Amino acid sequence: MSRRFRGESRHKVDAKGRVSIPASFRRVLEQGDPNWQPGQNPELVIVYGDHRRNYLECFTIEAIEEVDGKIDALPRGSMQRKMLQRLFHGQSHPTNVDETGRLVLPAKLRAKIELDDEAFFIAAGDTFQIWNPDTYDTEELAKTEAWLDDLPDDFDPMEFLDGAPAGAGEA
Amino acid sequence: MSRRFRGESRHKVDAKGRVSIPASFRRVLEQGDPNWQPGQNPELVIVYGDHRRNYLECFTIEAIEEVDGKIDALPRGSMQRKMLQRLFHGQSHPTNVDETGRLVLPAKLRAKIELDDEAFFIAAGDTFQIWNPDTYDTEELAKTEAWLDDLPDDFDPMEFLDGAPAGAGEA
DNA sequence: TTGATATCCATGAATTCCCATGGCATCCCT
DNA sequence: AGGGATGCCATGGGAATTCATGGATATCAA
Repeated sequence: MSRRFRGESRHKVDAKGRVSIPASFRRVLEQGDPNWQPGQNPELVIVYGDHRRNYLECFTIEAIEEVDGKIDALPRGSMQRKMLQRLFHGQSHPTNVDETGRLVLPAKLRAKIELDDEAFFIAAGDTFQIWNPDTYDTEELAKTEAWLDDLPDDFDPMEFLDGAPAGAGEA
Repeated sequence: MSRRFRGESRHKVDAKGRVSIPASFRRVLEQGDPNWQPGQNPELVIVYGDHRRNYLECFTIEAIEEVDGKIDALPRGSMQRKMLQRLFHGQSHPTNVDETGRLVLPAKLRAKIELDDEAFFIAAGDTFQIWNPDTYDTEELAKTEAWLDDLPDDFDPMEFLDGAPAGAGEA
């Protein structure tokens, strides 16, 4: 089936840090957990990163294993490997979906991305992200709006698919 | 057979957001779903985009996979990739045709394009679009009519087929 | 023992499933 | 050519299930 997350939505975060995962995301987590079986709850890994990152990124087991594989391929002792290990092994939190389809975000993680009573979920390829809705709007959206302002009025992002030049604002 | 959508038509939207898909479009969706088999219901992805977009764009599985492939090819972290992911992974809704050949549009999507009791379907190459009939008439038709007005009276769009320059009205 | 993390049960709303009908074409038999 | 019979198409309604969410109680580690 679908090995890819799609969609976005907002969900309540209760006092204990519980949030419903969008139902369609659950299906993908199940598919992406090699040990999952009907009736069980899939596992996943939440990568929260360092202080610069203000959202949580959630990986299926398969996706994180792919990442691990790439890390293993890097030379031991290299800085790249060290950094990736810190991010994906250190600054991450393995967990699982609960009976009612919720994720429990420990206080530490909630504090990190300043999550209060609502969480914004958005798919991003083979992972999905969890944001504080306000942060997402002001930082992420605003940032790309500004970027888009440099492009022609009638520009359609779709054009990037065919390798349209980035115009301005490119790194 | 036909891998391309053709035609346009209007259909009722019921209280639950159900709309019949033009029968000919169903055939294309079936052909475009690698997992489809006779007697089953094809899957598809509805891309709704941000506030600027006032119609829904429906992709066959094949078409969306082609898009995904192009996104994967873009450098991680690039703005282009981020924008396309937001659009195609975030602002989209995976679903399938139901037993009776209908699509179920969640309230959220209906609200977004202000769909009430009727939907306008129009083919667009390897995707098709769903509009509020009024929006289509006033915004889309009017827009292209205006554009055509800038061209010589006797201009025949057919000329574009052979790469004719766009003449006036072009960005 | 207390703050935090797991279990278990509960409920309204949204969504899916299942069944039903009338309208049109088409096909076929006589 | 008449007249079903057949089958797909568009549409509707209600029941059954899933979702998102809340609360109460148990468990555990420090």
